[in-house]
Amino acid sequence: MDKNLKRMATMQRMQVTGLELFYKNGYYNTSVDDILKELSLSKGAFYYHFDSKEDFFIQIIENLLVRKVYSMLIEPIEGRDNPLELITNCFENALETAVHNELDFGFVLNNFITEFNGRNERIMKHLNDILKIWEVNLVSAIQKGKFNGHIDRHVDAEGVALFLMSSYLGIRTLMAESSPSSRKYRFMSQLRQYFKALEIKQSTF
Amino acid sequence: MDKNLKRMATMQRMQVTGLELFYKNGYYNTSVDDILKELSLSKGAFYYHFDSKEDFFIQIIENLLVRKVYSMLIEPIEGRDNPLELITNCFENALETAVHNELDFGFVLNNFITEFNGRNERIMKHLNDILKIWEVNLVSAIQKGKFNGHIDRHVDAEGVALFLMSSYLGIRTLMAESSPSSRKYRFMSQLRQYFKALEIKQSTF
DNA sequence: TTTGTATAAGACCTAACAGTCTGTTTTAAC
DNA sequence: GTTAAAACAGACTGTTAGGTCTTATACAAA
Repeated sequence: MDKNLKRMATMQRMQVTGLELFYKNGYYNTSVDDILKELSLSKGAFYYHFDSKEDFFIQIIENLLVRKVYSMLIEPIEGRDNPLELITNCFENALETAVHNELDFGFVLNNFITEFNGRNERIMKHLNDILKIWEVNLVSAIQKGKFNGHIDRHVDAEGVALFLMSSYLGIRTLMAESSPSSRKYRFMSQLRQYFKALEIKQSTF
Repeated sequence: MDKNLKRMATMQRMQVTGLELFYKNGYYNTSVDDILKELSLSKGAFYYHFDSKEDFFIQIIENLLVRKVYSMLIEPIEGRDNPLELITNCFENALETAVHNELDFGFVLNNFITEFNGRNERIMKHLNDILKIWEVNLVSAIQKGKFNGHIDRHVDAEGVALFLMSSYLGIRTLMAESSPSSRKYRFMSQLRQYFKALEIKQSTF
């Protein structure tokens, strides 16, 4: 068991810095040696623990990405309160970490999806699973809001979820490009505008 | 002059298939040889016309990308009509070409920005220029709409432009991933919802 | 202390890629 | 038809990358 612990620890170390570098330079633009150099480890160590670079990456998705997306983008919107408020706060927080150049896993997702789309089906399958989970949870949050009287009942929950995911992925691309802080602010204002159109009123369809 | 024409023609051929492959497989994942093989041309031909792969790519941006973005995303929103309608139609058309798997240059932009962000400043500069042009034109269209009474005067034009760009880049990522047609439909519905919140009324702020 | 296994080191292999260089063909001018 | 420059062919180089293989060390059990 002690052995197993040590094994897990080094694998974890590799995965964490692996994700960092993959995020910073892209998957195809990051070599296994780059990661090993960062950790002062050797090829032998790497291929002792992992079958291939691709396998390594998939384990990163399963062990790090999935959980982080859960804690940053899914758990915060679970609850009985007004989902529009929950989502607003959730995005606010996620984008705030993004402003400070920390790993924001919504963006990591966007990066990787763009990189692997149409190029690596196996990896895309795993990334799509994460997106799907996010989507499902957004939809159910919105439906809950319709049921609880926070959201107009004519609203298309799937549509709203899609729109939210779209705008989030997009703003992260644009925030990475320049003036993240002011863009975050502007984005959040517009998100609130959009949410107004979803609140209960007669004219909404 | 005749010579110059032939020169331009082969350069054009190279650029067109270059863009296609760069779009499909990514820049770093497409070799110069891949492009040449597609055209049955040789290294000699390539490096006779271009200084380097990077140079080649920048010429593609300037000659193909910029113009296409103009014709697809900018010119359609120039005019005296209601900008919200113009933008709706513009997005509708752009996303429709996207559904049919043609090159949609808004998405190309998103792909490349993601690929080069923080990795190649020189190329990013050129891509950012295109984004900036798009943004500026969106902003001025919206301001025109405020002036002409189509849009509430309290609306933040820069914010709306940013939100539109975000959502567009994002939906293109998601459309590339799966069920583009239905996603396009859902997205456009929500866009119209959002636009409702921007139309003239007292409660809007 | 010995022994066996888990963990790691690093030399090595092969493929791919950006870019160079020398030589050949095509083309236009005279 | 000769000539010179433009346009292209393709072998070659230096480097980098993913992955393999043999060997060395750490460490627990006996």
